[in-house]
Amino acid sequence: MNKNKENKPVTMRDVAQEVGVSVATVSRALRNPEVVSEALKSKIAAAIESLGYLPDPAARALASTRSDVIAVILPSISNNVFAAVMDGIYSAVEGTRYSVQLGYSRYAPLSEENLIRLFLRQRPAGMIVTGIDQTDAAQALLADAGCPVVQVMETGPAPHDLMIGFSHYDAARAATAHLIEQGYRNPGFLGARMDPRTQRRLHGFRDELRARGIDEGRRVHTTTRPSSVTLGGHLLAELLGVAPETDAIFCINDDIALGAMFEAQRRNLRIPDELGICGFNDMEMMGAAEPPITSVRTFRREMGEGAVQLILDALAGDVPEAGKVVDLGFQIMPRRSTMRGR
Amino acid sequence: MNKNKENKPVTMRDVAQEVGVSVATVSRALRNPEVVSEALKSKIAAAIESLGYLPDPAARALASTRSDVIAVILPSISNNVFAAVMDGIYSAVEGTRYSVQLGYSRYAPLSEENLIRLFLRQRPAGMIVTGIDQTDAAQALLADAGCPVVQVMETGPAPHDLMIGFSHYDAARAATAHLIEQGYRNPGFLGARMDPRTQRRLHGFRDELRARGIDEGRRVHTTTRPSSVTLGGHLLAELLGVAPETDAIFCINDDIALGAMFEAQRRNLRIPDELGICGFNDMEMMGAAEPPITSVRTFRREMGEGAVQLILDALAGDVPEAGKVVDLGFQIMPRRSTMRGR
DNA sequence: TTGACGAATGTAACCGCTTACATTACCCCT
DNA sequence: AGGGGTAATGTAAGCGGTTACATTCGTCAA
Repeated sequence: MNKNKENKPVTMRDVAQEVGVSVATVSRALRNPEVVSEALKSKIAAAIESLGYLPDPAARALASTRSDVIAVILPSISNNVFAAVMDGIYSAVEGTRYSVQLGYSRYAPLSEENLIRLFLRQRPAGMIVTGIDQTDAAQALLADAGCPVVQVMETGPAPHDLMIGFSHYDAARAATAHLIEQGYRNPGFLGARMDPRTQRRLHGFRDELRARGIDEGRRVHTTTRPSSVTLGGHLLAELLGVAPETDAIFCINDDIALGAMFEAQRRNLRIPDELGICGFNDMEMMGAAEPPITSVRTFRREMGEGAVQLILDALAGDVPEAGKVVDLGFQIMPRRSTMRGR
Repeated sequence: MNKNKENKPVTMRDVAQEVGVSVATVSRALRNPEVVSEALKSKIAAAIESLGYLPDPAARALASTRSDVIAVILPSISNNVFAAVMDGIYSAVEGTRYSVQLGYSRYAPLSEENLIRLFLRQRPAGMIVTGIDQTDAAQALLADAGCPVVQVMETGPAPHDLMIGFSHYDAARAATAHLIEQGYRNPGFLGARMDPRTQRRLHGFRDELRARGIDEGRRVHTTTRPSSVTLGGHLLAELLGVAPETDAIFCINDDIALGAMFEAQRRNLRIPDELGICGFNDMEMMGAAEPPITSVRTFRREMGEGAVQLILDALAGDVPEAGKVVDLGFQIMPRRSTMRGR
């Protein structure tokens, strides 16, 4: 029953009439309960319940020049990594009065900028953007967004406002170190998409090799094509073509790693003895594969939840904790695919 | 430059003043271009451009009692299947004046009902819901939603309004038939989650066996747990425990199939000779696996795109095509994992 | 010439809610 | 008893658009 006789939605006025008070009082009962008497509050609550009143978000946003939406901009939908972040975001928002407005930039900074501009028109309660590689114009927009802004998926020295993520560079170095410590002497790199985040991982890979005095040779193989399991197989095949000495691969993500593993099996390469494989993100399948595949665990769901929490805190917070950076870290998950022993 | 001197957003009034016309004219230039003179239209467009005006969606929604959002309710984020549908939805919406409002029901009909109620408050331009298993209350809500409603992921005899999908029952029967035609005599069924859609697939599996005079024995193994690759392995292990005669499995989705494949490899079962494996949905990895895994291809992206298109058409359409059902069908993708030959 | 008419634009009410400010009703003090 | 507070509620002005209706103006037929 959220329509009245004329089949029009129940408005706040209907509730006010039912109780015999002014709309202002009903509005206050909802937004500022502490200034309304207990007696009225319970009558109003009862009327809301019996009439099935639900506030009109547009009217609320217009009148208060502030909407209850948290705007989220991610690069991609189909990428599981972001799905997990979304999952965290949604579950953190659930039960609060906020809702999520989602936009996809398709990895295009310009389209991200437009989305930011568009979303800002809604005067969102908060904003979550991916990474730190916004255009200058986008940076400027975020700078006076008028709401808490969280950058997710990375950590860095100069957050706009809030930030939660981990260091792709450090994670890649750690993974590379793991390979080397397992005795692999000629590790290669398989990269796809190669957006700024992936670039930082490549950077970490290279620096770690350099630090250990290992020449990367021709073993860094990347493409700008979007990643897929199939692509992982192709990349490995190509890499082995130009650099047959490769004895291990650090893959930019788990799809690539899985595809590379299948390709290795097709070639009857023994994993981990002849080829070590390490993925990135540690999706659920990595531990279930045969052999189980080493990966770098990242806390994607937690990133989403944490981002929302940062916004909620900033919104509630008497002390706005601007400039806060949360480093969720990462965790190398060593599995059979790199367990060569020495 | 979408803020004026006082750092307030540029409103329609600013545009009107710039051009020297009333706000009404600006509004009409945007909503009803055909009633405004060419001269004014171009001056208004220029002013909008130079001022960087962007309409306030809340004000628009409030005044027109109609918002430009298409509300979408899906059961889950993390499930790749729905990510693909979303992908289609977003890409079809891109470039139109509509935006997407997304909600997740977590497979809970009650929470779906609440979402529908909530979203309807926004007077959406259209609504996309998953499947046909809404609660009675939800059905009632949809019945007078006041906007086009599309049910996706299924086909069925009695759509609410619009519908686009395929028959899970038919697809499962076809997959089962494929297994039998490949010479498997004791096919089993591995199911997870077991929501209504999955139930219909199980139904198809059973009916096909019955039609062929094959006893299912104890080879139907299901759980309500959410599916995962790991679970696929467990399910196969359990199934083989109670029904060692199983020579093929029809898996409720590709994750389960992949997990089962890994488990089979762990047990040194020869695929496809000793065990045939068929998945469902035909995600990208299936063709890349080693061996490649047979699956039932479904048109998920197309479902999302099609759903939006149906709404757009209904919105534009002078002739509302209510009751339209689009069957996108499915396609068996036979691969090595079931190629036993005779 | 004049009045009817249609096209183009303006006027103003309204969408449903928020909120600054005004009002009312007590309560407590002096 | 009268005055100053304070807490609770009402009044009304927006928020930024949309749209029914009014107005203006040029065109054209009688």
